[in-house]
Amino acid sequence: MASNFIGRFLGVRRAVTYERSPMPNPPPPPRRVTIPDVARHAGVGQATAARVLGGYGSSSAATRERVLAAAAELGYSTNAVARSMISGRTHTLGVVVADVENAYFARAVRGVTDVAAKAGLHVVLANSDEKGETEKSAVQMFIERRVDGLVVAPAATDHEHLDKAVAAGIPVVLLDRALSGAGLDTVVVDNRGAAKAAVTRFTEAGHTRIAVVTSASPDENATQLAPGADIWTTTERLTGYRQALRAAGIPRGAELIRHTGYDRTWARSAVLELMSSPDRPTALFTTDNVATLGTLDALLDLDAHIPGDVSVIGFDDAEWATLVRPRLSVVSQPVQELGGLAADILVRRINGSTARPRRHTLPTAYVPRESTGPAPARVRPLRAPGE
Amino acid sequence: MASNFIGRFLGVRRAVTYERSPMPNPPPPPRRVTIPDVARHAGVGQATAARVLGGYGSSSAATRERVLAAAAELGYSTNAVARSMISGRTHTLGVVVADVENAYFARAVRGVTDVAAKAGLHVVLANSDEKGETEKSAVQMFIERRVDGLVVAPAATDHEHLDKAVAAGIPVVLLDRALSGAGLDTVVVDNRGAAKAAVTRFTEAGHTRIAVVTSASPDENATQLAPGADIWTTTERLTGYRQALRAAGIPRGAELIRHTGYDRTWARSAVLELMSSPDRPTALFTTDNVATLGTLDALLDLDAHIPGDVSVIGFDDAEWATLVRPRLSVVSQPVQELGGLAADILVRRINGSTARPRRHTLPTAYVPRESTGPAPARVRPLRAPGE
DNA sequence: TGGCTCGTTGGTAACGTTATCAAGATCCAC
DNA sequence: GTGGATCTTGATAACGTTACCAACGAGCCA
Repeated sequence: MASNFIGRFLGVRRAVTYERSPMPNPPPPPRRVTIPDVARHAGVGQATAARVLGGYGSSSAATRERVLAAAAELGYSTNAVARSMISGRTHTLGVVVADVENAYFARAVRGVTDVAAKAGLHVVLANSDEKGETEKSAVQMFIERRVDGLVVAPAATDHEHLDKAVAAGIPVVLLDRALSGAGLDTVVVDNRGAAKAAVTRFTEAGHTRIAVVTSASPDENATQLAPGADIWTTTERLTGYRQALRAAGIPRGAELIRHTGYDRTWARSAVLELMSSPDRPTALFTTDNVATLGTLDALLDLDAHIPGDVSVIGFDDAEWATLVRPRLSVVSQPVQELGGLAADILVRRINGSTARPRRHTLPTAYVPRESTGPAPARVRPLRAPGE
Repeated sequence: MASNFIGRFLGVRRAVTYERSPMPNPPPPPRRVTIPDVARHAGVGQATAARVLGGYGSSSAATRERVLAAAAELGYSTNAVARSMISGRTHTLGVVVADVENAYFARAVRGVTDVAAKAGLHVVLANSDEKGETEKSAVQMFIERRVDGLVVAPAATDHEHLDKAVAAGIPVVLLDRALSGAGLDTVVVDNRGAAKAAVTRFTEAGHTRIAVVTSASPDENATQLAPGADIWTTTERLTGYRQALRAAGIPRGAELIRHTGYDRTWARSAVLELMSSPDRPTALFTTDNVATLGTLDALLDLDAHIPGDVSVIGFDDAEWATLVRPRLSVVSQPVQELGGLAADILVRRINGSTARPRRHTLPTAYVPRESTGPAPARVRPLRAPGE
């Protein structure tokens, strides 16, 4: 029991699992050229060759040339693993996002890699699929691999695993989502303010039935609607939504919130259900990519007229937002910059910065396009989809 | 001169560059718990502790428990770098794509990571931005880091750098694009056949002015139109296009091909120019994501009626293809499977497979939607965009 | 010319694992 | 009760770098 727990804690069981390959015949690893080989071939001492090849210490021009020639002749290539072992630096950043396939995270990852590459760092990618357990095991792996820094868009609601990383001397930056009490550098946008501003456009246009469609952490047992989202970003955006309603004097009972799973079709179902009500909403605010996609699926299925029947504002500007008709009004956020800043903070910490961890909030912008309009005088019932 | 060249060849100059950090004060690396520490604390020999922690060899239950308890107490965590050094395996795959931000590559990367994760492999990501030089330096880095395998969507037209990887014992799989004479495993779709099939829809519908919009390798000097694309995929799709034209008896002189750069706005300009001609095309085939986006931008700007004025077929099904009106007809390809298969092949090779490298061709499917129709009887001139 | 500094050089000890091997303990069948 | 096989155990040698240090020669100033 105890040993089982401990074993898992240490990652030992997993190590066993993947350390032993299932196939019987590991191919003979080709003997690689090492520094001693080069040194011998160049007729110099090992340490001298190492200095030339490693680009440190001093060496005469003549020696340098001899060593480099020998290296080229033998086809020498640095072994970064050995170098990492002694230097303690792997020149690697670990990145954990929910899903690279999601355009939001793809852009963020791009931002991270760009800045990282400039600093000579590589990026290892892990997808958590919004599952806390997956994230934790990924972080544990990254610790074992001694990455120099970690960018995490947390799906887990606690931060024990991240604390472990910090304790191991690995700086951690939270991306897109904050984690209360974690004391970590965090790069986010003002989700609450942005959501409030967006929803306020609705209230100002006379809308009173305003719904929010949001993706949440998937729950294993959930079939259609996942339970309350603990993801900070979602919570913040919902808070902004509530603030906007309150400011407009819309009663608390009129809140219309749909938590859907991390799947476009779930959001579609939720909106279909939402719009079938006699006093259906006349305005829809979607808090993420996936929710926006599913929402538009549903509205198109319903032949809803936008913004005649419903106004729509999406969070995050997508590449297709100007391709749909009407063009989608959105809250745009500097996603790539978010990732870039995260990487930048890491680089600074790796280089020794001990500045107090803080939250960096990047600005968002409401981009009005054509999917928003005044509340309709009369709410037209929408026909159920053919299916 | 010579030493300069050699130095770069060996990656030594770069190593120097990023090995020395620009900041003055590297923070004191926290002393980490190692196997000898655990062994001492548990009162067993070092080798014994190593066996328990590493999950190999044999050990009694009592010993195991003692060691694991000591490890947990001390907060021991495996050093994967040291393990890699002696085992020669890093349990890492290197992936080079043009740009993760591109939905196509994002999906492919997802496919790779999923399969890799299942095999206990991590994925290091590099973007080439379609630049051969960037790709080469990334590959060189991956060799130095001793990745266990390499997935490359080649932008470079030669394969010297990839040969070097293979010579170093690193299996390489080409993704999305083939490279003639490289003798490498390759995972692609039947680009030629798919393009031919798509364009044939046009010819069968009576179209004779059929244009192709394609993204190409960016050229440093190019401002608007980049020169001939050497990317295999593009070439193949163009060949398919030509075959379809020939089969329909459309004269060779009627070919309408626009190579645009790797940027949505370039494709837009190209299409704007294309459509301003008096005998403008009545059908447009776009060979990739970016080209499709820019093409639709242009057509929307022109207020072109699809498919009344122009029919459109795009290569690769995008998440928004059913959101635009009319819904976009596309050639869909199993992108994630492409990546997954690439990773799968690597896993097999890492486990010792010495099967002859071959090309794996995955099927595509033409998905008819609403953006295609019969050739218009009369070609209506399109109004120039307001701007 | 003596003494001193500085650039260059090479031997050797890390780094933290896994691999090898010999020795002792245990167990079983005969 | 004994021979042989099997299980445990720990000392020690890898792996391929970089770090450290002592030794050597050249150059310079007094």
